[in-house]
Amino acid sequence: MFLSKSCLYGIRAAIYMASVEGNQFMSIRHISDTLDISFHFLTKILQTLTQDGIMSSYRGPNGGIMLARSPDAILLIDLVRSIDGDQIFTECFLGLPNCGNAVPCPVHDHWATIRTDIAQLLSTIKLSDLAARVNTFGHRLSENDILSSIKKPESQ
Amino acid sequence: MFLSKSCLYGIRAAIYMASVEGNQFMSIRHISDTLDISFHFLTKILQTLTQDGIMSSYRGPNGGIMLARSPDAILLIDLVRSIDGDQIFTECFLGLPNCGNAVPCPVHDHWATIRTDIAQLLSTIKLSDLAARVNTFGHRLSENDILSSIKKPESQ
DNA sequence: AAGATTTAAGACAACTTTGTCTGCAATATA
DNA sequence: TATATTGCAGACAAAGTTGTCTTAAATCTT
Repeated sequence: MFLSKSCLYGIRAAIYMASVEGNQFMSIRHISDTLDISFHFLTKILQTLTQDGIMSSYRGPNGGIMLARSPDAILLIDLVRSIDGDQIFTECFLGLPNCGNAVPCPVHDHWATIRTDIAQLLSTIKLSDLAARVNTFGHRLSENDILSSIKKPESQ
Repeated sequence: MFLSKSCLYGIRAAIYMASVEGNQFMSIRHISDTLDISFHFLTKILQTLTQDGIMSSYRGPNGGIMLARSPDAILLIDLVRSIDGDQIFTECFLGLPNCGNAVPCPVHDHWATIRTDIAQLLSTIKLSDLAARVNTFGHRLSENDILSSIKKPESQ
């Protein structure tokens, strides 16, 4: 698995939040129910995103969590970096420490290219793009396919 | 981490074996000592490669393990597929089951491209290529840098 | 045949990630 | 001020991965 489950959950939650019209506080419970993700686990992940300024939260009734800025201004790589760090964009393919241009492992050059491509790709994908695809094409965000079953109850 | 530690260890061991002149049985103990990998753990990993016909083993004194075919005929992707399976080459970026062309997740198309690139790359790299680089450039295979310190004791 | 060497196999421990539970802090509403 | 609702925080459990240890099986040497 390229990304940790924490990261996957965080991304899915962010896409869902961006896919809902009007950026308002939304309860984590609602998100975890909708996407079928453990509530407390998701809470911790969203805390990380909040601490990194990608989301903002508010306690109390009608509180919840919301995107701290426009989905246009949130890149997929921002979410990945916040949750999984940027190790995957820097570390050696063979997991060797201190692998770099000076003393590279045998796969170094090859992998560096791919790694850059991945970072490049994730840097071009905006949260708004992903959300738009969800809304337009009914893409799936949960294992239970709740979203698309809601949007397309007659299909399948 | 893109590949599991098991896979990293297996690849490093394979490269080392290919880098040594003459394809003879080599004891796992020697490999684990040289590359600073847990002996028993490495044994299990190499068992997998043996079961998949990539290596062959022989018990008893002067026994050990060797590449089952020429390093020319072993691709990096063979090692990865044997140890980590091909999930990483097929699974959804968001970890959703049943994600495919029919009902893709929002990242599906983008990731499919990268995934193919990675598989393509790993399919072009032969074990012999990697071993040649180790021998020619003194690339590192262990965290302790044993190989390059042996090959280049005066540098550093 | 006996003993040494080596891989094979499985039990088990340590560690990391993932998931659950409980209580606390902040906030709105009545 | 009391109560309900919500995120915050930490302890803890479950599961998966990684690493260790012991015994068995195969094989060579003597």
